[in-house]
Amino acid sequence: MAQNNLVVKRNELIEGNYSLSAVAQKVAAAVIAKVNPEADSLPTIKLSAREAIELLGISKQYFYREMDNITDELGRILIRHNQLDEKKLVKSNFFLRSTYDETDKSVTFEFHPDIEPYIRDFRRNFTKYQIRQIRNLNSKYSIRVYEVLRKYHPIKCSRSESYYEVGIDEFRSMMGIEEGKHQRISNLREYVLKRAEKELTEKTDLTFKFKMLRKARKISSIKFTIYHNQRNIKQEATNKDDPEVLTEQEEQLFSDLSTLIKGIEVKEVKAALKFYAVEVLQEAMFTYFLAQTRGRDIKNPKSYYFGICKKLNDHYKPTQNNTSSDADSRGLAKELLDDDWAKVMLDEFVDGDENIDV
DNA sequence: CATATACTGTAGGACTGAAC
DNA sequence: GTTCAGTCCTACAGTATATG
Repeated sequence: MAQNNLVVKRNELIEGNYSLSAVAQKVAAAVIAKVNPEADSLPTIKLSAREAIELLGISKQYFYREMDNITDELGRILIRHNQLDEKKLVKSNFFLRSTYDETDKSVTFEFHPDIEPYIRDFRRNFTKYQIRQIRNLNSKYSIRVYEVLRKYHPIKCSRSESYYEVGIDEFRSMMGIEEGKHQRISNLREYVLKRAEKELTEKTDLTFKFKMLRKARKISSIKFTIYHNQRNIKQEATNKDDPEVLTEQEEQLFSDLSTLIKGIEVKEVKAALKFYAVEVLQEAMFTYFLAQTRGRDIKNPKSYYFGICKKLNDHYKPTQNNTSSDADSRGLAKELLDDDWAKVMLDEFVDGDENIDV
């Protein structure tokens, strides 16, 4: 069995006989990125079709057709870990169960209880930032290369370049290259390394050069020189208005909103941010959540949510114009969290004020 | 002389848009 | 939401030639 590192984190994650396709890797990254590291219990992660399509950059048809295969693939991811006495090596499935819901076209993933101790580490490895970076990579090897090199040249690294040397066999294993594939160095170079070099340079915030080193005649290792890809980092800064490109804050907001409100779109979040402060959108989520937990039947989630935003916004304007902003904002927060106040807000909506446009 | 490199061909898989 | 037809891509392998 090939033991292939998916994340370069203490060899904890391995795969079964199969290496993951590019799309399956993106789905795994998206699912793990949605895990809240602060949560007490193991989360169940729901990925809607719309969300998957936007996050992963695939077509609707492809999602519907391939979701079955993708969940199969993800079901084969194994995690290798030591149990209590450190003497037993245990292999557990990463995902306990994945469910495709026909009615709302979403896939729900449940993690295996064994992996609970690692979930925060995974969350750190599969940041949302990475998802944006790997979204447009077509080759599964490019995604792996990005993950590996990112480890040796972190996003916030102040060095302009980093070095990483790896043995050929270890590299094959890290890439999830199965026995017998890409046996020729020429093929490995062309279809794994050069393709990754080209794709990362064109599409991500990381770029690299590589050199193959020999022992006698035989190529024994690869030396990478890794750089920040200034070209794409600069581009990102100027892409604020591009509906496809999100800042970290927008992405967080979108991610939180999608778990709460079915079918919310990136462009809607972008538009809302032009009208309302982030705090208003966040507090509206809280109010929405309260309403939901109290069993309110929300017929049109989006309108209801944006309705709350509008109300909140109007409610706050007078206080915002006051002088001491720090004390005010604390007051606002307290007021927002105050149960009685929320009740008032909710009562206002009970009579069906749901058709407010943004 | 073992192995790498360069170039070329190809089967079948991955993926898409358009039409149902 | 599915099917279909078509394109593009991946993962090789054959051959010739270069090189340590």
